[in-house]
Amino acid sequence: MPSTPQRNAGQIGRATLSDVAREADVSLATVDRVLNKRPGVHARSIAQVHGAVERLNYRPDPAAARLARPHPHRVSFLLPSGTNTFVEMLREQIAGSDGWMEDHRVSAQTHAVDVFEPQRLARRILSLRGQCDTAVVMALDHPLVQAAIDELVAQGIGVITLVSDVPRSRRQHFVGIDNMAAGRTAGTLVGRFSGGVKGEVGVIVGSLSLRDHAERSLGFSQVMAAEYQGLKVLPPMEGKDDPKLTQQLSARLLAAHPKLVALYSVGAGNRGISATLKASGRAGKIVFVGHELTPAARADLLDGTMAAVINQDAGHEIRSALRLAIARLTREPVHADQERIRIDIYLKDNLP
Amino acid sequence: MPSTPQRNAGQIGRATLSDVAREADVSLATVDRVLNKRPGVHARSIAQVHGAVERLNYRPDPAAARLARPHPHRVSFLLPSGTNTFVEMLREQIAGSDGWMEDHRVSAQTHAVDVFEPQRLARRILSLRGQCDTAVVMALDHPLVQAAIDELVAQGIGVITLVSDVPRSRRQHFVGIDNMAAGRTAGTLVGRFSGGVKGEVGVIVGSLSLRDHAERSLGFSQVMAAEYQGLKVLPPMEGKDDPKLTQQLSARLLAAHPKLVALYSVGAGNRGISATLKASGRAGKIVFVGHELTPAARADLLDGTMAAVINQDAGHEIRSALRLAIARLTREPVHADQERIRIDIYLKDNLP
DNA sequence: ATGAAAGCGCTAACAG
DNA sequence: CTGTTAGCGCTTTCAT
Repeated sequence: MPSTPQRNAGQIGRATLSDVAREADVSLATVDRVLNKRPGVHARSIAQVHGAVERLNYRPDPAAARLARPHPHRVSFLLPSGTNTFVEMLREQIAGSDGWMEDHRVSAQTHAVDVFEPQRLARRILSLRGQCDTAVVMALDHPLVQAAIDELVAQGIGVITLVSDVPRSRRQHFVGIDNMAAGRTAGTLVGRFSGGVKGEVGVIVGSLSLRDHAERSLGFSQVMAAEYQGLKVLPPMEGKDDPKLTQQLSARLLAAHPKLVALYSVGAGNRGISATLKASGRAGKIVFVGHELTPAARADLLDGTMAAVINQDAGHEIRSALRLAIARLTREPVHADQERIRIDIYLKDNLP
Repeated sequence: MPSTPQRNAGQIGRATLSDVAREADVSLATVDRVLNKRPGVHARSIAQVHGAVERLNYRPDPAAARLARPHPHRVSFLLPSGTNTFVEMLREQIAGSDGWMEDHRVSAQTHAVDVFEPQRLARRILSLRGQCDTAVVMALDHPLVQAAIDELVAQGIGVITLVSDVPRSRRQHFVGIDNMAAGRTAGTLVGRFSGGVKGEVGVIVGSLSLRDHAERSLGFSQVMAAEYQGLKVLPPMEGKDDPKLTQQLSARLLAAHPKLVALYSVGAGNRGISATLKASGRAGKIVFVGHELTPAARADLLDGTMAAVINQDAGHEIRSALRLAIARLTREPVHADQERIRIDIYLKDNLP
């Protein structure tokens, strides 16, 4: 029988680092080295520590760790440049979390990048080496980008993809929604809201080369084909997430398809579509479903121009990314349930 | 100009309690007394401390506070006894939060009460005096209950109402959804999903004397009356949240109304309705909308028996109640955005 | 390769 | 009414 632990023989309170040190018969510092995977510890000591941790059921105390750490965790956000309202909302949420971040010893920096250019994006990602402990990236899924992410991870930097995933990379986590499922949700909404009428359904994406847009569009088409045969989905048009362009495209769509029953906007630039619908006098008659609860979308929901909005909660995403970032460095367990980003459906009646 | 602060003249780092003590020219202990509103401090000192806090922009460090506190915050949950699946989910979430609670020095206890008996409930609430720092109560809105809550608050115990509010009481917070809005949401869902057909809509509540059920029912009727005149809402039937009873009621409903287009279940006991619908062969033909994403509801959504489920996230509610409970004792600011419970809409496609 | 010791910012006895 | 002091559990120099 090893040395008698003075505490926690039977879970009186919670085992502390000192308990572990005593049980493992090494010093506090050594335990710390093992737990934080720092080099220069004898294999024997490592084993002893792990044994003790196991036996005492040790769990680090995040508050104590946070208090003792002199330097903050640096997390860098890489967000698309441009005027996308949803990205703007993400920015606001980051800014709004500063109090929380201060409390948790994390400091954030936000960088804007042109996401549509893989080379530039990859270079920007690589430039984060040594600049931060965790990188949170809203990225385009491209081999160059994937390689850059993997390189960062190899350097010991945590990488979290946000909103749009790079699934084959070695990123630590993806924070965002299942876009296939989101597209299917749009499909069911459009199908049921159209009430058995026969006709055509328009789809406007930002760009089919964006993974999330392609996935949503696919999920949507699947449901429509399988469950709403009376509705014919027209080939998607690319609006580049630009209100000007989406306005033109939707105007053309309405002109060409007088029997248009519904319109699914996969990406951004919904203001353009909304304008067209209102101008044509068919707002509220055509079932218009889109993504992201921006102030404009909220207004469109309230006046009946939009039938439903599918949303991912920007605040939740930012908080989740932040929690995951520090969880890695403090080896805290993550509560998967809390980190799952929901596919929110908003009607005019359940707006937050 | 008062004594020169050695730090934080210009926000170098963050002001600490010692900074405040120095600036206010009192001791650490006095600052603590003031901030924690403990008695026995001269008015002058109080003013000095408040001034210093203001000037230095002091914010307490929750991690340090949590670390220093020897006793855990005791929070008591008062939940309805019985076999309601949603309440069961709340229980599980409480149990599942134990790690988090340990990390934050809070200990929880859960008590079961017969919520339908105001006297008993009020007595149970009062019995919490001195037993805990915060009480989280899923209560019935009744004068006796309200008085009991107010009494607890007067004793310095924080009270949080959960799921069902007691709005005229002095409770610190309500954690739950806007049930009127939830009812309206159900209305829009039923209205649009019915696709312009004319007919009758059944409503089954648990009990109209439950505030949340009454509110949902009201919101539902409002929307139906205002926006879907082709659909006639039948008078609500009381199913006591009991599957046996709801099964009987719904069977009677189907028999009496062959033209029944939709069914809105306001409370619990949806399994009974589902069984009736399946037995009658009209599952999927009648638009069935209900509340709370239980395992049974999830299955009904997937097989098409239910068209939509309106949910309040049990995990979110428990975490929120817990955060609010400790926020009061550590005077941390609450991030209203994060604590707002959403009215979730689930279709078969966006299940978590 | 390992240990001793000094805090992080706050709370709570315990003395005045 | 007010101040002094000893920790909470961990991280991190600095010695050894």
